[in-house]
Amino acid sequence: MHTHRNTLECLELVPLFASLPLEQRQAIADLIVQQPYSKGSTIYLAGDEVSRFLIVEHGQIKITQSSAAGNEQIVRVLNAGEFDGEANLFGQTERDTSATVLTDALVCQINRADFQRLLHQIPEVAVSLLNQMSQKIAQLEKQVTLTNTVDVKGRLAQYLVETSAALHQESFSLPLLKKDIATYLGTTAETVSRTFKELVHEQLITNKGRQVTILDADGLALLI
Amino acid sequence: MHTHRNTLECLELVPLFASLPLEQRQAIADLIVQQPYSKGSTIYLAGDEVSRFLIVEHGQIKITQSSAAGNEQIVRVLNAGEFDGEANLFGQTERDTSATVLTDALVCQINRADFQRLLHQIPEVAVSLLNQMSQKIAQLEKQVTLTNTVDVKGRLAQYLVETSAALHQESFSLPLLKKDIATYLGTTAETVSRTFKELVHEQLITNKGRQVTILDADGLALLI
DNA sequence: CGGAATCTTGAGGCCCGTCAATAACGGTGG
DNA sequence: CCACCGTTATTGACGGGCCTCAAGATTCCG
Repeated sequence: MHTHRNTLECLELVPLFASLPLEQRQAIADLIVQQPYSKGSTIYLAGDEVSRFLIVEHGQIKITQSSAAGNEQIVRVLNAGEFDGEANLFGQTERDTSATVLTDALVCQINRADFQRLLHQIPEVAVSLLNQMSQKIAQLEKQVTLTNTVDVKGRLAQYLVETSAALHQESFSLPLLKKDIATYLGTTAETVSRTFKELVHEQLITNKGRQVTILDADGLALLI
Repeated sequence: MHTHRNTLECLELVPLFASLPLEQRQAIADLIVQQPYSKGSTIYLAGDEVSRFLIVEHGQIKITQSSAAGNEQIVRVLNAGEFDGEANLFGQTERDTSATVLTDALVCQINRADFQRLLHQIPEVAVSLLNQMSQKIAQLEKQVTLTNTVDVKGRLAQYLVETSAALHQESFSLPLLKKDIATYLGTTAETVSRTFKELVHEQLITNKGRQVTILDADGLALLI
C-alpha cells in the first residue's frame, strides 16, 4: 500500500519532476517509497550495493567520501528537493560515497529498474535529469577551481555567502557543524575557528555560536 | 554538403553513440559538423555564447576555469571520444570555462536545437548521456576529495598512474606541460618540478624531459 | 641559430596542519 | 532545574609543506 498523497507531495517540490503533468507525476508516485531517517543515522556507506535513486523531501543529508588515509571529506550537502544516486542507475552499483543524515529527514526512493523504465517512457524526465546533472557538474567544477586557487579565508567567505543565498537571509544559523564545514572546505576545525575570528575582526560578519550575520557581502566577495 | 563517411567515423569511436544501431548513427551523422583545430588555438572562451555540444574525434583539449584573481585552473583534459558542452544544451548558454587545443585536433559539433530534438527522438541517446555524465560527476567528486585530503606528492602520483592507464603504457610522454600539470593538481610549476625529482629519487619513476616511465605502480599508489 | 617559453634550483617566509589543553555547548537523567 | 557527560569549539605553540621571488639551465620552434 502506498501513501499516495504523501509521495505526490514529494514529487511536487522536486525540480526534477515539477514540470511534468499531474497524470505522469501520479504514475511516478506509485513507484516511490518514502522513508524517514532520524538525525545521525546512515542511509548508506561507501561499498554498499545500493541501486536506488533518492530524493530529499525535507531535511539535510551530507554526502561524504573518504581518502585512503581515512580522512572524511564532505562532497556535498543535499537539501530539500535535491537528489542523489544517479550514478547507481547505470553501470555502477557500488557506492563510493556515504550518506549521513544531518537533521531528521524524509527521503523518497525509487529503485533502479523502475527508474530506468521511467527514463525510457517519459523522455521529459531524462531531459530534466540531464539538466540537473549538468548543473551539478558545473558546480563541482567550480568547487575544484575554488579549492585549488583560493585560500581558506576565501573559501569560508564563499561558503557563507552561498549559504546565506540558499537560505534567503543574511542572518542565519549554520546548517553544518563547524567541523563539518572544515571538511567541506578541505581544512581543519581549528583553522575554521581561527578564520571565523578573522572575519569577525574585519567586521565582515558577526558570529555567536552557530549564529552568523553577514555584515559586508561585498567585502567577503573580495576574498574569493 | 556533409562528408558523410567522416562524421560517421566520429560517432563510432564515441561511447556516447557507439551502442546505437547504424541507422540511427547515420541520422545523427547528418547533424554533425566536423572542424579541425590546430595546436594552441582556442575553441571558446569563458563568457562566450556557444550552444554547441562537442565531441573530440582525435587530439587533446584542455578545459580551464579562471578564479577572480586570474589564476588559471585546468578542470579536465578531453581525449578522443570525450565530450563537452552538455551544460550549454539546457538553460546555461554562456560558458564559464575556456577550451584550448593541446595537440592538433578534430572536433565534431552538434548544435543545441538538433541535439535537443535527438534527445527526445532517441531515448537511448539520453540514457547513454546520463550514464556518461554520472561518470563525470563521480570523477569530479573524487578529484575534490583528492585535492582536499592528499598532498602534492600523492596527487602527482595519482596523475601519473591515471595517465599511464589512459595511454595503456607504463612508459609514455606527458600529454601536458609540467606547468599545466601544476594547475591541474592545484600547485605550482616549481613544486611539480621538485616533486618529480623526489619520485625519481625514490625510484618510483624515471623522468627525462617529458618522458616518464613508471617503475613501481604499487609504490605510487601508496602515496595516494 | 637565436629568442621565447618552459623547466629547474635555491632561499626565505607564511599559511595551515598537528598536537595538546581548556572552554563552551547540548542533550540526558536524576 | 541543575548536575553531568560527551561532543564540539576555541586557543596557543610549533613545525612542515608549499608558495613566492629570483636567477640560471634547458627545451622548443621558427
